Amino acid sequence: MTLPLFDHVVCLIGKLDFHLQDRFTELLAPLGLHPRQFGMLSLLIDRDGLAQHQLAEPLDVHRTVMVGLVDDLEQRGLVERRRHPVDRRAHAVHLLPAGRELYAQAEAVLNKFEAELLGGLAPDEAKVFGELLQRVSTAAGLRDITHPDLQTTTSTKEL
Amino acid sequence: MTLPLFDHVVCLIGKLDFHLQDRFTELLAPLGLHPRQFGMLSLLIDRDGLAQHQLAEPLDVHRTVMVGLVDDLEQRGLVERRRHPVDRRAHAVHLLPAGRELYAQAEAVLNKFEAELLGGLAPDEAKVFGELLQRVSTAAGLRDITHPDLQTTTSTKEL
DNA sequence: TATTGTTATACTCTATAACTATA
DNA sequence: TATAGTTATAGAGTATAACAATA
Repeated sequence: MTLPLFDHVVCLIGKLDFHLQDRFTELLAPLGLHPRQFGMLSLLIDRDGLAQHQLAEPLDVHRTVMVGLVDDLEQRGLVERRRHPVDRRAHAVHLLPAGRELYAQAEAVLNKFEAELLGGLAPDEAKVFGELLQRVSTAAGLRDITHPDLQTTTSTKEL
Repeated sequence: MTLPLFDHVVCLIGKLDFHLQDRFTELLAPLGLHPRQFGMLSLLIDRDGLAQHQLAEPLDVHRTVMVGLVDDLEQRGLVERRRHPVDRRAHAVHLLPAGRELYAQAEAVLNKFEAELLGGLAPDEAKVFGELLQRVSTAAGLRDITHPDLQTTTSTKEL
């Protein structure tokens, strides 16, 4: 009794993602975080001091939007803008201790959410699911989802 | 070298869907269709004469938005509003021949797109991928993605 | 000449409320 | 009293252009 509409993987993913983002937004709200800000903190955890445009790109937001996202987190003492070591036009965004702490809380929330989501799958099925998603993402042209500065950079030029 | 951000299934699906919807929108544009209108035609192909609110729900749009979507397709001679057989408040939306024809074209475009997308997977992997997506969707509370009128209806009451 | 961050403006999209005709 | 469709209005979100500083 499945709707033919959802025989299409694209539609199925669309519907699922719509719901997931909705739910994720609700779960993050008590922490005062938007999903994009979670993504931002996550990027910084992995590589502190990225410039705003380096954060904007993987998050699929325009640089004009990034300004407000950073403003918000900075005013709350979660991140800090510092002088960029090699490009004086850019602002290096650095995590502050409160930011790391809040991220840990947010990630715990997300982990619990994902555990529920994948709870119906056997452990190896969940693993396969993740791997297939990765492979399809690559096939879709999502550049292997690697660091911006690991893609084209040769040395410290873009860092 | 994967970003930790995308170790999270929710983020991975979000990123993938963002790109997929973008691409799908581009592919449909030459046909003058928005993804939602494609979804609408798809629902009608399967069950002609649904009321506007029955189309709105599975497409995750508000009934005020549905008005414009139907208006557009009706003005182009793709669908038609008729009197609803059992509820005089409602409008039954019916496909016209041109609508069926355009849908066939759109579905061909989507099929090609999906073939490319899943081209890197072996046939059985693609099948598993679809099944896992379905199961996760169900776990996420997406009500098995069945027809609105097959969920709670007992007879012709809501038809 | 191009790019980073910033601001302001315009545009799109969506959510809300209100109305009518029905149920 | 509640619901289907419609409309109008307001709010959120986004895109565009322009600017100063720097590459």
